Amino acid sequence: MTFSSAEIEAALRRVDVLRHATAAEVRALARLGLPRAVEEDGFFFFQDDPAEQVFILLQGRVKLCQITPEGQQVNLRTIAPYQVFGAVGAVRPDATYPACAQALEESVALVIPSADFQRILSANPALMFDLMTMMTDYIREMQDRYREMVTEQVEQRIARVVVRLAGQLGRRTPAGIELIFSRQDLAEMAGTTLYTVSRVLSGWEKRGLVLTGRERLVITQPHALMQVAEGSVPT
Amino acid sequence: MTFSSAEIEAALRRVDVLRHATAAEVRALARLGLPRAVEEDGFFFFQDDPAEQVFILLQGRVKLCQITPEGQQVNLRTIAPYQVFGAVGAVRPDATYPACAQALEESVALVIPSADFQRILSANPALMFDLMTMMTDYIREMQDRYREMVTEQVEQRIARVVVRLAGQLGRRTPAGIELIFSRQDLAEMAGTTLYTVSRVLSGWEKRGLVLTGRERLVITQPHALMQVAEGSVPT
DNA sequence: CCCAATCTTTGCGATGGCGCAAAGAGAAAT
DNA sequence: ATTTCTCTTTGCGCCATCGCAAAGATTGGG
Repeated sequence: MTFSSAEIEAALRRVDVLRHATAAEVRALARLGLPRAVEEDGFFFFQDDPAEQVFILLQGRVKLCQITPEGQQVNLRTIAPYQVFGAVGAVRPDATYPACAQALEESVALVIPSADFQRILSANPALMFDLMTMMTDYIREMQDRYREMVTEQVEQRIARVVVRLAGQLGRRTPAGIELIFSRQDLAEMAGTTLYTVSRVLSGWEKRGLVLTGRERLVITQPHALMQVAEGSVPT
Repeated sequence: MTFSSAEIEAALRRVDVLRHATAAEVRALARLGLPRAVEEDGFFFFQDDPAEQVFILLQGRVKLCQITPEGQQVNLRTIAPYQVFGAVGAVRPDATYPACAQALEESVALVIPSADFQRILSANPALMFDLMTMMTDYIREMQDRYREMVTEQVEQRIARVVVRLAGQLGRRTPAGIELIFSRQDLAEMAGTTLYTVSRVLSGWEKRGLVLTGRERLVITQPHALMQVAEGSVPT
């Protein structure tokens, strides 16, 4: 799939971080950016690469993850269309990416040179505040997830992951909210193993909270699942 | 202890986030800020309070922590003198603090109204970049700690906490690097229990890596401890 | 100087979650 | 339609860590 400059501009207007960007700034970004397509499991960038570009997802789903020296993978965040990622380069020219960005499905992102993005930022304080708002939101999310990891049991953590994903990426269907993720993906997000995720989902299915399938999960009782996420349901 | 305005200005010059602040800006901040002293275990602010002020620690040690509904405490970060905390208010006027700030010992912080801080920020893009740098550094640290929490065993996590603290707050003594923290404090930072911390420290003491005491830890073999933190030592 | 309060240590039993292994199920390719 | 590949399920044994309980150590106050 290719994108015309009109389509790119339209997409940029849906980006939260650019809420206060002027028409001229949006046009400039659209002109400076280059769409890049990446197939499933491909990477936009790797951890510790020099952060020379800022990315705005136009299409698809991308996960930000870290890989430990032992090869274990930890998911930090899932990016949906119209979200900015890899923005660290816009802040410090010499920075490296703290995580890698891997496509969960065929995806397209607008790639903007960090220096250009930084120049546009510098000229408009409102944009910088928007970017800082994004950062503080993310800090808050990371802190919450850290606390959850420390204090909560696996079932609750998996429930939180599922509820969070449902809000961001869920597709409404007659049967409920559908999510397309493998057990492995969910495990990496909840900080557990695919075995445990499988067991927990089986339990939920028996209790009628969800329907499961290969790389698929349909939440039929969202409210009940949220109670599990909040810990108000004895396991 | 009280602070003269000359002392406050001198302190502000040592603040990383204000590296690019002009003399006039430093003076303005010193004038707008009010030092507030808090005794041990007292709070500068609580989680979910409206973030009406930005804090700069002048003296002491402060922990940022979250408290779960069940009363369990999780430490997110320890603040050393000349560090900014509670800065979220400067970004969004309507924000609330995502954590509480509790003094680990008698501490003094300069308290600056968020709106004033924000006004000074807006006028100087270089300052905003410094603040964003602080945020991206913190995001990186949180991500690392999250990954460690997910993938590493307790002993390794405790070692990381101790090594990190040694760098930030350690005092050099003839015997080694001294840290003043209770087992409970360390447990909250490593995401474990005081019992486990106690057992691990005893083990290290037997191996000659550290000396322990009541609310005290002296690292006699920093290099060996760093190896434990890196996982290169079989437990 | 002693007592009370606080912090630390350690034995012991309990258990939540891990991870192998092998079988089952679904999707895609030939 | 059959094969092949990938993803999922589940039984089973294991063990790292938890958390109580009780004793020991250290500090500060009166």
